[in-house]
Amino acid sequence: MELKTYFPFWDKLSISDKEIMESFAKIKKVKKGEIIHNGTENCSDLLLITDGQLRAYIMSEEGKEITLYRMFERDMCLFSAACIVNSIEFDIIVEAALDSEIISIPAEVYKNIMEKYAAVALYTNEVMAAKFSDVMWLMDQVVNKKLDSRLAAFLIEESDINNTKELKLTHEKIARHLGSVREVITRMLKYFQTEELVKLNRGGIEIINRDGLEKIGEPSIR
Amino acid sequence: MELKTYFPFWDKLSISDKEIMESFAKIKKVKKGEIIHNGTENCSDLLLITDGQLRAYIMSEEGKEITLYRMFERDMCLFSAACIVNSIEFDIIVEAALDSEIISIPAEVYKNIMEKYAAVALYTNEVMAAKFSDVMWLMDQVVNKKLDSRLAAFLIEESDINNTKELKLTHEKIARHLGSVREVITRMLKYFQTEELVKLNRGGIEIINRDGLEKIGEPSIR
DNA sequence: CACCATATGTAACAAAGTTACATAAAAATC
DNA sequence: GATTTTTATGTAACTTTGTTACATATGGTG
Repeated sequence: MELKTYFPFWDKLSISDKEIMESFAKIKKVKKGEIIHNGTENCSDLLLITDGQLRAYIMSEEGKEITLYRMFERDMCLFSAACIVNSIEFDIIVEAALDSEIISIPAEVYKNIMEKYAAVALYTNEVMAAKFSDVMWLMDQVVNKKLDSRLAAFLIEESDINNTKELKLTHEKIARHLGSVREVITRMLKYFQTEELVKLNRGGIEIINRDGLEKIGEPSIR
Repeated sequence: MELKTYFPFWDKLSISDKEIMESFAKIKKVKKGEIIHNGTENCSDLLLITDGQLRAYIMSEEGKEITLYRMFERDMCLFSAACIVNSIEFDIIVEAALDSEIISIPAEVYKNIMEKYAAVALYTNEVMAAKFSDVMWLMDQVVNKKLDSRLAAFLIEESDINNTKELKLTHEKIARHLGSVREVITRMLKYFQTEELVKLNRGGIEIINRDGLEKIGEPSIR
């Protein structure tokens, strides 16, 4: 388990602190769909993603979701261990978007190290700021963009991530990503189909005209 | 200028670092409406609010705004000096919501200290996490709440902050806070008026039935 | 093949944003 | 003080998105 490849501050730790980190770090395998952290739980571990993909999202009282950001290989999942930083008072849910492999480190262990080394606190800072950045991007999208452009952008993103034009996604799942509802996504995808941008199948969407989607997804000023 | 009352880590700094901070810290007075930091600028100073109120918001290409959070006495404005933390790639605008007095410290000075002391990095962490928390609350509001309840909650908040039932706010300003548009706010306030929750005057809103607004603003499950 | 869970389709209506003006009150200017 | 200008508010028609309430379709399983 190569912790040093995940932690840029690794070289600054003392031998004993390295040993502590290594002794507490555990490799876990999680199945697609598994909930890794549920906001209401007090505090879980700090996670390093070695393979797969995690999705962080929030859920309303009525069960409506919106994806905040996704985490891929080499990323650090900070808010599964929100207790590392106080003054956080919101519930983020983290699930495995694919079968994934992660390294988990008890929050307390990481916290102790962080309180000892400025470099570790600074790195934690950077990770948090990056997530903040993602959420701010989302805020701009939600407040200022129309749903058709968000949907088009999402389809393209999904296509790029999985390197395929045949997306295995239900309308329901897309709605959950975008903070919308199934009926609206169905309606909009139908429209995309009449425009020959996509072809719809049960449980899947085929991108036919990527350029057309990009035009909708990245409008200069509409 | 009592920096130590603003920085919980003050006692941990060396004498010389304290002197550096104090020598670079400057008191500034800013007028209501003044833009203190515009996202596009590279990096300004770190700010401590000694009196008044600052507002952080984002603006779309078309000029539509939404307030992210507000900062009051004793608060620290981190993102006016976003360069302190790398990996931030979004533009926050900070303006004085009231005539205010602030202490400004050059970002570079603070950054140097932060890189030296874990306690300073941790505190910066806490401040950022608190802002993140605010933005996450807003995200939930924007995605999951109806505008009438957000408007009602905003009127109450505003009333509490200024300790008056006579709010000096135009429909336009309210819309900018909530990320909506003037026409919609006008429409909704008119409705509130027919329900005898508020009384509308040019440039002002008088809260008549606070309990009624609270009922709209804090619905259990709608 | 029948049954069932999941996925999709659709229509009518409600909520919020957009466009495009009209009107009204205050402030500035003459 | 009357006139012009600026700022604030009012409103209607229309679009987009969300809600409610079903209907229909598809693929897997016994």
